[in-house]
Amino acid sequence: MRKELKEKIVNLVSKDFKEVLDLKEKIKVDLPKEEKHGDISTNIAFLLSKPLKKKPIEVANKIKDILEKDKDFEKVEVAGAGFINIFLSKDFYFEFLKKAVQENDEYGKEKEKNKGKINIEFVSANPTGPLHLGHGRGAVVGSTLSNLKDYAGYVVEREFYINDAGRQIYLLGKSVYARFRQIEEPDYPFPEDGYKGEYIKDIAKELYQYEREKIYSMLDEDEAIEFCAEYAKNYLLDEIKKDLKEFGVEFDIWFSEKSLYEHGKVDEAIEFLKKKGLVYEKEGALWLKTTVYGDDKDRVLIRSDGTYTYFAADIAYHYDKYKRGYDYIINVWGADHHGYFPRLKAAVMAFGVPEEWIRVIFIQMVKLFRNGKEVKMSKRSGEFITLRELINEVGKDAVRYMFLTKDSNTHLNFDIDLALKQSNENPVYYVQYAHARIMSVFKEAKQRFGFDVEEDFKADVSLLKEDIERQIMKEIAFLPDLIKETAEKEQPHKLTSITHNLASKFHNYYYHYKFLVEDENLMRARLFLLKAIRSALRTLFKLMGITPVERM
RNA sequence: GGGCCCGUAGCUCAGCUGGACAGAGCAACGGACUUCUAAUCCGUAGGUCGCAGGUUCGAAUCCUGCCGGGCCCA
Repeated sequence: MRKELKEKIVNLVSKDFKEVLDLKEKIKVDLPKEEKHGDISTNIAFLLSKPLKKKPIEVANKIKDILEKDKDFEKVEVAGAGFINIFLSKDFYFEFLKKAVQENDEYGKEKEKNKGKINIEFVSANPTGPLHLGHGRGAVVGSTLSNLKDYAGYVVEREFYINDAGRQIYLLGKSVYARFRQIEEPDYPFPEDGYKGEYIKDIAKELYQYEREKIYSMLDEDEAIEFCAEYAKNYLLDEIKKDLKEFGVEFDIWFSEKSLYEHGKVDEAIEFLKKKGLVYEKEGALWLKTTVYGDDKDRVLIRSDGTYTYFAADIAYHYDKYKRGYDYIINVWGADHHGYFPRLKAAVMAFGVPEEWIRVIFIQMVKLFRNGKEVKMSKRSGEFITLRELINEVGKDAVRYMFLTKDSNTHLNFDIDLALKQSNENPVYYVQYAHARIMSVFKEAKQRFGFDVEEDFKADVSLLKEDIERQIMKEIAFLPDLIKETAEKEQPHKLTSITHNLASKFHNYYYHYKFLVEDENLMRARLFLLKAIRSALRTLFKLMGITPVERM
């Protein structure tokens, strides 16, 4: 909507000052923080002052006269060194309230999916253990970003890449097999670099219960290990899927690394690159010329012993994505993988797509603190807090919200004591309480007056004359705009402050004014506004994957 | 040695495609429940935006250098 307002302003001003047309790119329409600075403000006078060779404030006054004639602009003021502050009319806002009430938890969502088709890959945890907090953060950021893009009009496919091939899985099998054997032979050696977590023993016990004979009858130990690996992998993948579902995270595609080998996709991708003349042999290995596309050095695809590198599989994986025809793809990765990006980007560019086709959002580390001390997490040592444990203690909503409050680019210190003990202090309750309070008012309206808010009813919004009411209307009117901006900038963490802001305005309103008043027209108007607030909150909650609770 | 990220109030962090006195939550202090839920509201206090230069009418925001913390690669 800001875009529309900017167009309007530029058009009006250009009638007298055609110079604005050259400055269009730089002109901004902002939402000022302070109420007295108007509903919207623009820097247009600062920009025009140069070509017109006049002081910003002089230009601003001329523009004020122009804009004031329009009926959508109730009042125009010049402030500071040359800011132009515009107050919008109430009718202008009313349309948005109606829309909010109608659209409920999808207020402002783009119905036409014409922004293109994109793929967002996230979590992609190795199926060698339960999800930990780092995965949780990636899951929240990835799923919320997907929701945002979907809201903004993209067709979004959410994808999980399963690393079900290679050394890690073999090690998993070896670990489980050792635990299995230890049930009868406590001295059976456990692999030095094996997975030490308790869950490995659980899996071994299950195998012992159901598959004991089968495993013992295998003559070749490697065969038994492979069997254990396959079993453990499926077991853990199921756990991961369950955890994610409980965490409000769904995927459209579960892509198996192993399937790439099984269907010859790795060779296919290498063949494709070979035809482009980007592959060569050196020292018995096969290399890809990633340096052509900005990488530090060329990378090995097939080692001299004939085995594929992980990189080769990843290229095949992205070649597959490339062929699926996305407008662009986003990978959500742990920040420790950032060194890997240049080579993958180079490989992808070798397919013939522009650099912007692949984007990566790096999630910085989650550091866990307990009793004021950092808990070092290591999957191998088995010492870590799982995502499931945290969800069980704190609740899905609180965890999602907490992970979302921080920019994924910054390190996140997670104080486990605080999260577990003082869950009441969690900011998520603040926003949920706002929703619960609205529901409570609606219930009371029905009990006291038999007034069913859920049915359509007439309301005269012009009766809403309080300052806070105006602020809320404005907030609601600009919300879809704000959400879409957040989607474009790919900064899901901003949703929490947007939500907090709206909730804060509501709580303020609630405390200072009564909704169920004697004047029925005023009551209707206020309930209508409340219904619009509820829609706005629900819309935000849905994007963040948080439950709109009815009572607290 | 090279690269990426971070350095804003006591703590955890927003703000950073330059703009109006730098914001929030928690913690601290003082007030507000006979009312639609006080998990709320109102107020007070707290900051050389790591340091130093530069660009600009204007820099927490852009550029350069340095310092400190984390991660990756060699």
